[in-house]
Amino acid sequence: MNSFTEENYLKAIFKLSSPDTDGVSTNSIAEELQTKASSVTDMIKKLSDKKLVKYKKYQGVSLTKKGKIIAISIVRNHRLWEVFLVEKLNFKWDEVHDLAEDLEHINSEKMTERLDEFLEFPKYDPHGDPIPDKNGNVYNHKDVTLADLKQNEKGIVVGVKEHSKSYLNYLESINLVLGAEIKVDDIIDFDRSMSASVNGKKLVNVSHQASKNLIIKKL
Amino acid sequence: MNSFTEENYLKAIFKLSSPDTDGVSTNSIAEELQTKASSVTDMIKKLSDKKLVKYKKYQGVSLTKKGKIIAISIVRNHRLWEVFLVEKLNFKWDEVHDLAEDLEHINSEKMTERLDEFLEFPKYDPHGDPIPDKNGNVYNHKDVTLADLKQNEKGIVVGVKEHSKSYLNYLESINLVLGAEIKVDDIIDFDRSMSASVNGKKLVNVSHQASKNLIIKKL
DNA sequence: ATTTATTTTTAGACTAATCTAAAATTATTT
DNA sequence: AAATAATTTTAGATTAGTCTAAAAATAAAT
Ligand SMILES: [Mn+2]
Ligand SMILES: [Mn+2]
Ligand SMILES: [Mn+2]
Ligand SMILES: [Mn+2]
Repeated sequence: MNSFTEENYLKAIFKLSSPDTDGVSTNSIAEELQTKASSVTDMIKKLSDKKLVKYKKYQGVSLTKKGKIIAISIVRNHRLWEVFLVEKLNFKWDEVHDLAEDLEHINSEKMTERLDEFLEFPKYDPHGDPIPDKNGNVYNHKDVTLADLKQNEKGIVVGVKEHSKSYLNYLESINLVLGAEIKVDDIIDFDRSMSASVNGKKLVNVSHQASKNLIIKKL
Repeated sequence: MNSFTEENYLKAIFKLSSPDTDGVSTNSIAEELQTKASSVTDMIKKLSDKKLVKYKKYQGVSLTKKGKIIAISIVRNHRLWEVFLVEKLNFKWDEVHDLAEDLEHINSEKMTERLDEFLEFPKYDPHGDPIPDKNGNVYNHKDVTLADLKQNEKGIVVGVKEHSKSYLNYLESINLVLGAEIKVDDIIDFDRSMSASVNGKKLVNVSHQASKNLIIKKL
């Protein structure tokens, strides 16, 4: 079928695609996959031959229907495995991404559906990312971050936009985990940092860098 | 670390090694891995450079301590994942091998140990093969097969030597699954086929081809 | 509208793993 | 012990994926 490498390219293109812009740039894919633009061009040609992407020289790429289906099924796999690792094997949310990067490429529709069932059809992964259903429908969060809240506004933490271990560890240390209620007490004009209270109780200080990566559902 | 391919070679050499004979032949590895002898020679050299096998030209190979540890950990992984697929995801014993071939290469000691714990430290996989413990100790079954039983002797099915879907399916259809009690009623001299009863009840006919691949604990 | 900068593609080389065909070695027969 | 057969290794090619450096195309600045 498709190699791990091809699958990673499809996933990257999917991640970088957005409804408004039409083509994903070679450089952005190279950046995402930590590789060189020339390598990306080569692979794009290959995926284009396989009808998994639409490609016109110098004009960027986009996924075909076929390519998108594959990309989404990989994302589905990735997120289901992350749930498994956290819920069943007691991993922490900052430990599961790399393992899921490998597990996601084991392609078995049967295994995926059984896993989904075993996990009782979770809607979100440990980072709050939505798990595509078996028909490939994904329902993304509205993109409101803590940084968008104004003074005295409240919200619930529903996800993160940044998945690094250091960020996730930090969030956990100040109890800003999924489901936490946060209220903005004050915003410092100078650096846009916030002082906020979590679950009504404590007072924490959060940099703009941190607040803009925390996805919030407004209350 | 080591590539999937290297790991598969180590596993093959481990499987083909036996306490009595000292070197595994190039051809037998090629046969096991469905590849050509020349490819095997190339890979052996590479593994030798990495000190994972001992190799002298034309004299066959054997695993070093380092190589053996890796091979056993892959086998451990393989068999634990097979248990997971059968016990937790309700796969049948004939459906899990190929998936485990992929899952076994995801190397995370932490995941393996957590999985082992989650599965409540199983001793055997769905085919009766022993699961190496975390220190690499493997306790193999004594190699008695149904074909070794004489008339009127009884035994318990504890494993299979052949893992093909067709064989496993066939065994299941005549209730010769792990734990079944079998009694040899009659042996036909001509083709060494047997008529036998399973769990005291039924009467089945088993070819020599089938009986010699069924591992038995004598009663 | 040119010039300059940035992005993207091509050309050519490299590594891992594989193969076929030929050569070298070891094993088996006569 | 020589001849033949079987096994194993080498030589040389191939494919996937990657890289650097140079060329081509597009975008931005003057
Ligand atoms: Mn992830
Ligand atoms: Mn995630
Ligand atoms: Mn197996
Ligand atoms: Mn097994």
